[in-house]
Amino acid sequence: MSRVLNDVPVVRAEMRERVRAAIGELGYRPSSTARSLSLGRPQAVGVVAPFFTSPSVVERLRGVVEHVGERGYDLVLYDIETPAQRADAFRDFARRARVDGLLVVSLPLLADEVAALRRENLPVVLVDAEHPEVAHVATDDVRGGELAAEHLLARGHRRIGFVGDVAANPFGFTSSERRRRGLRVALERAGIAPDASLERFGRHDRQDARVLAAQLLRGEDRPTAVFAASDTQAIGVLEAARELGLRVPEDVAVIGFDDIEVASLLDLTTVRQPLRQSGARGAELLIAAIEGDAPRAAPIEPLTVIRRRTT
Amino acid sequence: MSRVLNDVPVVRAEMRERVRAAIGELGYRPSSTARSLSLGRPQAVGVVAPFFTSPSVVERLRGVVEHVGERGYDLVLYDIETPAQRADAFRDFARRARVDGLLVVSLPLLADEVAALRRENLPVVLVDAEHPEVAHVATDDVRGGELAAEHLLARGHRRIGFVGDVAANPFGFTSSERRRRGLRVALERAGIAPDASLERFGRHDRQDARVLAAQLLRGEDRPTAVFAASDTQAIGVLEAARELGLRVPEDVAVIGFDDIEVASLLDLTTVRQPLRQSGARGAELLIAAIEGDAPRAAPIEPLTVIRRRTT
DNA sequence: CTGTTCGCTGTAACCGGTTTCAGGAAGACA
DNA sequence: TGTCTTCCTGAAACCGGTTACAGCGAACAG
Repeated sequence: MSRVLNDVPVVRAEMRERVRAAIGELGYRPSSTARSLSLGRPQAVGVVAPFFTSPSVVERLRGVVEHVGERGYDLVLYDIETPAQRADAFRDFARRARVDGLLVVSLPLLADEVAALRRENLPVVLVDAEHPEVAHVATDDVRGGELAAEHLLARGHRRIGFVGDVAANPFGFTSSERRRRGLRVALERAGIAPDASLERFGRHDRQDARVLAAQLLRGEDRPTAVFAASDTQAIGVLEAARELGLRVPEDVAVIGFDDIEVASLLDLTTVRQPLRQSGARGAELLIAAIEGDAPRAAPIEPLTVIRRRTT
Repeated sequence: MSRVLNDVPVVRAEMRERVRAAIGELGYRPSSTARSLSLGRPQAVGVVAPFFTSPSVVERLRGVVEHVGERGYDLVLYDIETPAQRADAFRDFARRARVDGLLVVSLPLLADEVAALRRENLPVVLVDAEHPEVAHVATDDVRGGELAAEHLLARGHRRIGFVGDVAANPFGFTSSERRRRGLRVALERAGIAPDASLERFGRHDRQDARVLAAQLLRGEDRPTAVFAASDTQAIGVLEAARELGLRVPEDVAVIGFDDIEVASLLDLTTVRQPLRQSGARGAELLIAAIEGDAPRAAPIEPLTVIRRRTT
C-alpha cells in the first residue's frame, strides 16, 4: 500500500506493521516506472556532455553525480562525441519525455536546440557554457584570463601568446573566448596592445594545441609566454616546446586553465577553477528549477593561480 | 496512436498521414515512462562503478555509453566512492525495480550482493571483476602480469618490485592480485624466487603508491625495476623515484598497466589493455542477457606491452 | 440516544502508453 | 443479393503505482 511505503502519517502503527510484514513475505518490489508515471515526473535528470574529450568534464560530472544522487533523482547519461550523437540526443529529447530536466556541460547550445527545449519547456541548466535565455553556472572566465595575464606580466612577459578553442557558436561565447577577452583586458590595462597574430584557435585537444603552438613558437619574434585556454591545450603547448627544443620556463613560459589532475603531474602552472563544485552547483540549480524552488545562492570558490614549474 | 508511432504495418497510408499531421500540430511527445510501464521494462541499464577513483574506469565507461546508446537503452549511473554509497546503491536495486540489468565495473561483488541480485533475477555483467556465478568480461590479468615481468626480465632485471592494491580493500579489487600472480609465474619460470619483501599493497591511488614505492626504493638492496598494478600507481612510483633522486630508467625502471592517456604524456612504459572495448563488450553481454539472445562471441584485443621511456 | 466529528482504511479513477478484441466497411464469390 | 473473408480501426483492458473520495466505527457533544 502506497501510504505505508511513503510514510504517510495517517496510517495506524498496527496496520503499518501488517503491511510491512506482507511486503517482506511476498518479496514485493515497487516499480519505479509506475511511480514515475503516476507522479507525472520521470524522477531523473539528463546530463549531456562531451565526456571524454576532456578530463575537466569528468571532474565536473563528479560533482553532478554526487548532488543528483543525494536528491533522489536518477542520472541518465548522454555522451556527445560526434555531431551525429549530438543530433540524436536532442532529437530524442524533442520526441520523448524521459527526463525532468537537462544539465548541459561544456557544450554551447545552438539557437534551434534552445528553441526546441523551450518549446517542450524542459528545465535546462548550462555548466561551462552560456546562452542568454538559459540559466547557467557562472565561472568568471574573463577574470581567470586576467589572472593568467597578470601572473605572466608580473614575471616580465610582454609578448604573450594564446591558444584556445575555435569560436564555433555565434550566440553564447565559449569559455575559451571569455578567457581570451580577460587576457586582452589585462594587457590593455598594462599598456600593451593585444596582438591578434599571437592568437591561435583550434579544437579542444592536445594534438591541435600542439600544432598551433608550434606555429606560434617557430617564428623569430615568438612570444615569451603562452596562455592556453585549458590544461589539455597547455599540455599540447608543452609538447610543442619540447619538440622545438625550447626550455620551459626559460625560453617560453606556459600557463593553463582548470587545474585538472595531470597539471600537477606535469608541474604545470595553471588557473584553478572549482570544477567539481561547478557540477554540484549546476545540479542544484537544475533540481531547484524542476521542483519550482528558488535555488539558494551559493557562492563559488574564486579562481586562483597555482604556480608551478612552467612559469 | 501507438500503431503509427511504432510503424506497425497494418495501418493504411492515409490514416498514418492523418495521425502524423495531428501529432505535429499538437506538439505531442510520447512519454517514455508510460511506454516502459506498459512494456514492463524500464528500457534502461544501470552502471555501477567507482568512476572517479581511476581514469581507466572512465575509459571503460566510454565503451559502455556507446554501445548502450546504440541499442536504445538509457544509461543510469551509480557512482560508488564510499562504502555508504555502495550500500545505498545495492539497497536501491533491491527495493525498486528501475533498470533492466546491471553492469558492474571494477567492483568485485560480495556474496550477499550477488545473492540479492539473483533473488530479483536482475541480469548482471561484471567488467574488470569476477565472480563464479556471474557473467563477466575477461581480461587476462595474469597474462598481463607475465608480460610486464617478461619485459623487465628481458632487460636484465632480477629484483623486481611490485606495487598494487591491498587485497582486502573496502571494495576488494582483485585485478591487481591477478597481475601480481602473473609476475610471480614469470619470475619462477625464469628461475627467480619471488620475494614477498619486494611487494607493497595500498589504496588504488597515486599518493599511496608513492609512499609504498618510497619504502621499496629507499633501502640499499632496492629493486632495479618496479611493476605497478596500474598506471595511476605507476605515476606514484615515478614521483617517489624523483623525490629520492633516482633516475628512470637508469636507476630504476618502471612499468604500469592500462595505458590510460597520462601514460603517454609521461612516457610511461605500460601493459595496454583494451579498456574501451571491454566496456562495450560488457554492455553487449548485458543487453543480450536482458533480451534473452545469445551474445555473439567477440574476441577482445590481446594485451601488449607499450614500451616508452621508463624501461 | 441521536447527530456530528474524527481517524483510519478500502475503492476507484488516473497517469499514458501497448495490445487484444470486436466489429464495420469493402471486396470476393456463388 | 446474400454470405464469407479480409482489412482496417475504435474501444477497452492492462501495466503498477498515487491520490481523491467515500465509508465505517469510535468518540464526543448536546
